[in-house]
Amino acid sequence: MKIATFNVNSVKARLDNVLAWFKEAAPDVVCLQEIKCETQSFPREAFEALGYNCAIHGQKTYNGVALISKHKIEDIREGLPGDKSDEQARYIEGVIATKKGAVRVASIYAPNGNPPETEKYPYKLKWMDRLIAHTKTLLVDEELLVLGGDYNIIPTADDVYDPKAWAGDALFKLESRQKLRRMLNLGLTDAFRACNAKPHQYTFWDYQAGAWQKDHGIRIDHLLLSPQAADRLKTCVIDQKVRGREKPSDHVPIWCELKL
DNA sequence: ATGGTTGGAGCCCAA
Repeated sequence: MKIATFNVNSVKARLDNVLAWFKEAAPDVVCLQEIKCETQSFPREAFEALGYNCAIHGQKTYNGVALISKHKIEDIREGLPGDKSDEQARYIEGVIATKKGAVRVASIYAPNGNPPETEKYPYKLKWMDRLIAHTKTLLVDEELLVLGGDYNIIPTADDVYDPKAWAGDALFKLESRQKLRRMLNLGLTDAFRACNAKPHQYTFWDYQAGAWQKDHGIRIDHLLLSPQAADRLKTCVIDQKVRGREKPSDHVPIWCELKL
């Protein structure tokens, strides 16, 4: 089973680009982030025409996540538990049911947190605490679990082109990296790092200042696997070529293959 | 190089 995560930076502005990638990559399941539309205006028919089912958690203007799957999506839950006053659409999970077995998959769009001296940074850290708490409850069930998404956290200095330039950024500050380490310390596996030792492999390049051309990237899109899923992990690949196409997202897809 | 670009809204915000 091929499971991907892709921050598309507006599904409507990116539709042709995203559909072209779906056709060539033929993923079983895709976690989308930053769809930037309300649930009812998601271009569901375009994905259904390719044989996919859609579970969508959107909002006006910002954020928005979705699960797109060739297989049936069951037990869909929208929104991250732990704060009923939080109206930002950043989390959806569901169980992908197949004849060979089931996988619970979440699409995660963690807060950016910049500028760090504003209320955005504590919101990021508290949101990660809620994700950690929710992940603990999921792990109790010992399912095949894939937490895919834009975590907006650079794990280590090997995952950024210039660690010094990013030292004060919310994506690389110590407290942020500690939150991701706490996720991993629950027993999750970073699928990309489990399969690829080579440093400086990125999933995001800014639109500004020729970042793509200079390979000034960061690795912030991750597939985190429960022990049961990690035992089935065959490979994990970043589709970097997508960033060089017409009207690209500033993120590229990353996918893993699990043997079911 | 304290710059630069993109998308969605609506005469700036978030990334």
